[in-house]
Amino acid sequence: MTAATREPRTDRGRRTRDSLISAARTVFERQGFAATRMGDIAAEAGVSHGTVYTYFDTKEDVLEATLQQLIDHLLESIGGANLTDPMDQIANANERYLGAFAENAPLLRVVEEVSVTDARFSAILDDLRRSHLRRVTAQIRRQQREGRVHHDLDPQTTAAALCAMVEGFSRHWTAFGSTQDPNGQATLTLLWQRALGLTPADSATTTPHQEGSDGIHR
Amino acid sequence: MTAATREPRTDRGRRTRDSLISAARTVFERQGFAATRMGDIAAEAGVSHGTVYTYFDTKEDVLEATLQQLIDHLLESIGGANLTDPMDQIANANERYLGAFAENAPLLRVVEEVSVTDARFSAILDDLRRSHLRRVTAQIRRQQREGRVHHDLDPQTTAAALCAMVEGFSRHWTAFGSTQDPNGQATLTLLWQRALGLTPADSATTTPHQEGSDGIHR
Amino acid sequence: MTAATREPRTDRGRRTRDSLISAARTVFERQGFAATRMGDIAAEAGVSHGTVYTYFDTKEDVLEATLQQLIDHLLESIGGANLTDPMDQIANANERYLGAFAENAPLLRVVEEVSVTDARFSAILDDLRRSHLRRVTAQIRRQQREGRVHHDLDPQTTAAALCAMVEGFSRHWTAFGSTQDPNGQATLTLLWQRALGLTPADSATTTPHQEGSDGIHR
Amino acid sequence: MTAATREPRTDRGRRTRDSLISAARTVFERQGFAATRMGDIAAEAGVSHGTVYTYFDTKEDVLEATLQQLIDHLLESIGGANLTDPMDQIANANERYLGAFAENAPLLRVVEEVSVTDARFSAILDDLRRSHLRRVTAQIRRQQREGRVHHDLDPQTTAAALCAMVEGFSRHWTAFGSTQDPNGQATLTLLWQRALGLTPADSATTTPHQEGSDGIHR
DNA sequence: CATGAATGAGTCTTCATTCAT
DNA sequence: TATGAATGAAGACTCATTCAT
Repeated sequence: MTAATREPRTDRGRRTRDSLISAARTVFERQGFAATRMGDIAAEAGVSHGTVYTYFDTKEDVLEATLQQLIDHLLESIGGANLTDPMDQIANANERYLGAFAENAPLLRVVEEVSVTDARFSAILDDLRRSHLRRVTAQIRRQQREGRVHHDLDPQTTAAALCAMVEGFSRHWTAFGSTQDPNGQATLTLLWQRALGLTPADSATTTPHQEGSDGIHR
Repeated sequence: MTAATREPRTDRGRRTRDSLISAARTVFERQGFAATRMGDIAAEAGVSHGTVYTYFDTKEDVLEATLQQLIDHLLESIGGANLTDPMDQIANANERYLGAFAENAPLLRVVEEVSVTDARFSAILDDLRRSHLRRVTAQIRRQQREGRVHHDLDPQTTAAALCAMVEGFSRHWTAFGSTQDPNGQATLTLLWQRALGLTPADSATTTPHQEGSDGIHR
Repeated sequence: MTAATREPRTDRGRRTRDSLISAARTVFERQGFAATRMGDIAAEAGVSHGTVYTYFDTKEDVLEATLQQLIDHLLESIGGANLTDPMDQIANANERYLGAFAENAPLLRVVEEVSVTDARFSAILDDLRRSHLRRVTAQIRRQQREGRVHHDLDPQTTAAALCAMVEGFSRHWTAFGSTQDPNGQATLTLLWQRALGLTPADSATTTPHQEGSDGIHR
Repeated sequence: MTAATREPRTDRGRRTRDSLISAARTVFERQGFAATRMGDIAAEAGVSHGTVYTYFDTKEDVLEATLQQLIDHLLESIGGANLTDPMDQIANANERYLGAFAENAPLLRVVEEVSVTDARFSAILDDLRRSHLRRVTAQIRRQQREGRVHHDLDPQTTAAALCAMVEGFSRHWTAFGSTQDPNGQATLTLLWQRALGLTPADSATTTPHQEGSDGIHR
């Protein structure tokens, strides 16, 4: 979109471009950005070396197009998340995030590889995080106003921390749990709720954590 | 562990090698790994091009030596953390971590840049995380046994999530807060404690979160 | 056998590759292997530096391709040699050998230069010699059976010595004779025949060397 | 001698220089010239890198000194050869040559490696061969005058061929025979004598090859 | 559009040689 | 003399990008 990309004019062209992006993702995830040669992408897509340049001006542009597609999917899968909703919606949101991030973590790592050197990509990642951060911050603020979240938490810092938790967990720690801890998502949700002191919507007027169902001392 | 590195045999050599590592850190943090040329490191250290190769075989080896030094410092600053101790020690531990990570985040990002392509570095980072994870997991388990942490939390998953929170926060979100949110550390500690349901040592027999002092509705 | 070489897919490519091999031979013969830079070959072929790497991975591979072509020609020019035939065929064989070797001696010297360090090339040269040795050994054995060659000569050792004589003569000594001794070939043939005690086919049943026509005391 | 070599002034110096030459020979024979680094020689001699330059100006000079030592030994072992003497002295000469060459072949190959590029060494080898050639030529001429060698052989060409036979045999073919054919020397001598038509000293007036003792048809 | 050959700037890396101690 | 650190010229090789067909 932003990238210097030549849009295909024929159907055959569109097909070629799509398979290039798909191939690029495969190769980037396998080899990282630096170790990927344009020829690798072409080979993976089954086209000639020079064909890549029919659609993309630089290797960075290929990555950007690939990333753009990822982001489209990402926003789509997360977009539905109704962050306005009460407590049990956190579970839903986290589930989506975890799924989406886990699925895309490999390519995102590649983008981070490049973003160390290339400001273009660090900006994209920043935007992504920032917009998410903004929404989570707003949600926390609202919940504080509704008296369902601790007031002594700075909304933005808290949002940053919780977002970091979910993103970071999906990136690294997932791999450590014995074959993808199936409780990962549930645990994250629990931690998120308890960290905020979040209470169910109907008990909004009650002090949080009064319930004995928190598993301590049974 | 010790990279393919030629140890200096004289004092002059040691000095040169040290200044190379120091220069390397500066340049790597400024330019990232891919964009750094061996000549840049040499220039920054004020030595000739070939001198770098007197002590290091490859650019990767330079990074590894630089990383090794970082890790030594890191373990040192964190090593003192007495994770066995009660609730208010979490604050201490987080403070250290946040400080240490924030300080080293730039170089660590560079290491992650490389680790996408180079298994040697992903292994080092994995080890680092794993050993930290192990300690935090053990701590949580102990606290659960002492009845001061929710029993429904899987220790390892929880540890992974909290570690991710601290690491991730120090890496990215820090940059977002206006000039390093001074409450960052305090907030992280609060979140950590509440997420676990952690109670003060002396109230171990009490159900956590009974106190009204958590800032909600006063 | 076929070196790590990328085969051209178009005619233009084939032409370029051929001219590279031809240029390589020229340059190798002029400068030797060590003193030849890839750029020299490219310049001689009138192409750019990197073009060499379109067809060859390393400088060694260029030499191997060049050598392969030499060997093909060599076997071709020698292939016709009917080593089964009687005495006067030795002359024919030697003539061919001498011609072929003299023509290719410069490049072969280069190959020997490299083969001191690179086992790949010493193997090729060994094979070449071995296969020649095998044929000459078989010929001598046959001639012994036919009673036309001294029986007290070990066939293999004898073959090795005579091959060495021809090869070595064509390599070094040629240069010593005033402008390529025109009698070189005739002399070699004489020596070869007399060393074996070889008799003409029709006098096979006669003891060799009975004829007074050998130029001694007339 | 001719080489730019700094003669040692102390005993310790002489010892160091000698061990350097000895080490150089070992390493050159193992790795060839191009693949040998000055450091390898130093390491093999157990001295420091820079020490080599106390005695030699360049790597070529090291080789030349090594070669000089070889030549001294070579001439010594061959020097005694009395080429003036009759037929059975050929055996003696060949024996010496074969022994001397076989023993020194590895280093000589290295010298040939360099001589492709470096005229200094090709001149040395040429001189070596030329002086040998001169003596053999003179011997053959004398023997022709004495009527003990075929008159139809050009002395110089013949000498070149026979020298090539001995040198080449000792270089390559030796390796092919099953563990150094013990008859190699005897066979070479036979071939040499018969090729020339050489007759025993006392039968100088007789036509050569009249004897039935040549193993053919018994 | 697709192809694949050609280009050449860019770097790493080597190592003979020099030099301060 | 010996040491080992420093130098820097030299060259192989890579690969993104261009271009003729």
